[in-house]
Amino acid sequence: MATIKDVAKLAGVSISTVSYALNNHDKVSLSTKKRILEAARRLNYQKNGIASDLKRSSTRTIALIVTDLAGPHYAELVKGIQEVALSRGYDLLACSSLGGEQSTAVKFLTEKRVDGAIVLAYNIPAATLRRAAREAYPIILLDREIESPHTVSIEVDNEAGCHMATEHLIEQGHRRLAYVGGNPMEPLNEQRVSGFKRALRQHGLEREGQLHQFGMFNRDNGYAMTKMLIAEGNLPTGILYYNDEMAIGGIQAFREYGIRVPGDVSVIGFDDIELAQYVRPALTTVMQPKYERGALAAHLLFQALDGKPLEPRYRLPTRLIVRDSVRAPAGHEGKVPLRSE
Amino acid sequence: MATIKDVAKLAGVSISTVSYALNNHDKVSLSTKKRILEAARRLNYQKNGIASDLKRSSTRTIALIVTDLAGPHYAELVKGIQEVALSRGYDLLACSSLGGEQSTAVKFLTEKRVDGAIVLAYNIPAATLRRAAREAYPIILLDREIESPHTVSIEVDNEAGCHMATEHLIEQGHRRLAYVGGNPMEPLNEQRVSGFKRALRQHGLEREGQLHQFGMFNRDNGYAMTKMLIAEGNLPTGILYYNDEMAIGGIQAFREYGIRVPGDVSVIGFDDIELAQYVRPALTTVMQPKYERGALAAHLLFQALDGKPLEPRYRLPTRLIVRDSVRAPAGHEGKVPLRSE
DNA sequence: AACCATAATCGAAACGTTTCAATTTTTTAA
DNA sequence: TTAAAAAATTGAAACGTTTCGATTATGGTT
Repeated sequence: MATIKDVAKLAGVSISTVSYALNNHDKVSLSTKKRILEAARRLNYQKNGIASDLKRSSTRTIALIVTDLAGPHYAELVKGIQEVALSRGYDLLACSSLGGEQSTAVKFLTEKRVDGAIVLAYNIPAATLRRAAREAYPIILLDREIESPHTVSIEVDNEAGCHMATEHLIEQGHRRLAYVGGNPMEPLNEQRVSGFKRALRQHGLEREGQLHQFGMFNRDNGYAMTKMLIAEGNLPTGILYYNDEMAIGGIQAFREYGIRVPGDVSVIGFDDIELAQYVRPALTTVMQPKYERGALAAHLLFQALDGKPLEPRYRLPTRLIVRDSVRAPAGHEGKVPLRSE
Repeated sequence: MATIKDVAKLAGVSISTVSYALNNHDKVSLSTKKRILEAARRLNYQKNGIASDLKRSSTRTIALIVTDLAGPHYAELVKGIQEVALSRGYDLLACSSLGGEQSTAVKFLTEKRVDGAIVLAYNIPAATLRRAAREAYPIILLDREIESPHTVSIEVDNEAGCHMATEHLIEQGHRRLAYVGGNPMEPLNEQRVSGFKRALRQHGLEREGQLHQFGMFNRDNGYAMTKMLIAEGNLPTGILYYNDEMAIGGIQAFREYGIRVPGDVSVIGFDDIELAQYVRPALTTVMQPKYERGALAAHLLFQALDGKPLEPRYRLPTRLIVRDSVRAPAGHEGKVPLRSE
């Protein structure tokens, strides 16, 4: 591969002049610039970006780190990040943390291959993130919080979202409620449970609420846990799932048992993924502001890169999206007035 | 940030020894290695990956280039690529060609920031790809073909897929058929049309086939074009759409006009995206082997990197997935024997 | 004690750029 | 003409690694 040296030789000029010419510094005369460009073209010269980055000690690139590139990655979120990055003239790379400490993500986090990162992955240890985050290397964390001066967290108001969803069920007349989630140690899960519980408490329904927390947060586990719920008998009339994926898995399980949603049991999800509106019945769910989340993340990253001081924590509101998976339980037609205690 | 130099100084040892120690060459004695590791830990040393890549002149990284990171990104395809890359100890990066010649994608393609690339993007000019592809920098193209010695194309058998889909409609008794696609100049579109036309020809139905090709290949345009089709009157009974997205847009349009699918008109898509099975009616479609495509792409990329000679072109088979969006037209109940001419 | 083989360490060049400061060339002004 | 100013060009250092070949230290054999 031709290097800048070869171009210099062919154009009969020094290396530095070639560099200036290629980078459009106006120091170099028009005639030599033309000569250099022609030489570069003839040699099919392409600059080595790595060498360039090394010298400049900046990559003008940020990374979006996700657990799995093949996973669901909220198109709207990416769009928000993408647009902000583009407008700042930065490049955006996506990579995954699959593989743990050997993963591409960790490599990029620690080896200064990018100028900053937005992280949406739970499987990267806090210690790794703390070690990677530096003054000149800010990290924006989505749905996650760690103790570190160079890190900013953006969270959605999970507690309030689940509280709102639960109240919606109660308002429709549901009294026997359940929350179905995954591993109870996950902070996100905890927050969601807590919103659920607070609503129950406020309406004097603690004793009627069931909590089912176990395993992963995906469709398969939603399906499996719902089957267990059915097998146990004593089915609640309203269920709040940790997220849409689990809810969709749950609906599938109900269908297989001939239990009608929302006729026999009402279901609410969380996230408002694209599928939620296509699934039958269309899923009532708690919406996260996806685009805004991405845009905010990217915006904050650049603020940090500019050396501006930031809050350590931002919280975004949620909204209830009412579709067709919730209905008043049998014998409870019509809205029931809320009664706080 | 601490560099290898600082570590060397603290450990009281030369730079080269530090490098050897950190890279686990067995040249260095256990005691000094321990001393060096301890010094590195104390300084919170992290190697500069860019400098390392520059010296090694290899990145052990490949890129997946897509038109839009926020676009639909066939999870299964990515999974195939990811698994093969991981098994070879390579890193995988995803970036987009949004922004044309200034895009991250083009930068990565031309500036040797990765060792090779898999490209699933139509908006990168063939000239750019040809210029970027070199002996030591292979490029695998998905759904696209260009004339170049260092480039390999993987295509799905679009022609056969559409032929099969069209025959399925004919077999069910449909006689008045239409193809709805986008910009007729796109090679993919051409291939699909051609399969459609061949089936019509074989069954003596050329004259009953309509072709509607215009605009983009997304849901919105599927919706818009279907509305035009309806407005024109003379509705066909069976429609083959360029892809699932357009078909889903089309079904939406039919619904708004009270035209039943598949009662009044049958619809087939192409791709078998995840949504296809969730949409109502569930979409009959032509499936592409997604995971296999990704795995093959990555596999071929590594073959090329190993210097093995490759076919310039691979073609993958498709399969018809029968769901609920096709039914025999009114007055044509029961299967109609195919009759070739 | 002298020698040799092996192990451990080191110095320096290289990777391909960018950019500062110095030098050379050209232009302008007197 | 010549001096000064401006414009164009250049050499060299630097970015932070890796790695070759050379050097020094360590043991093992006679």
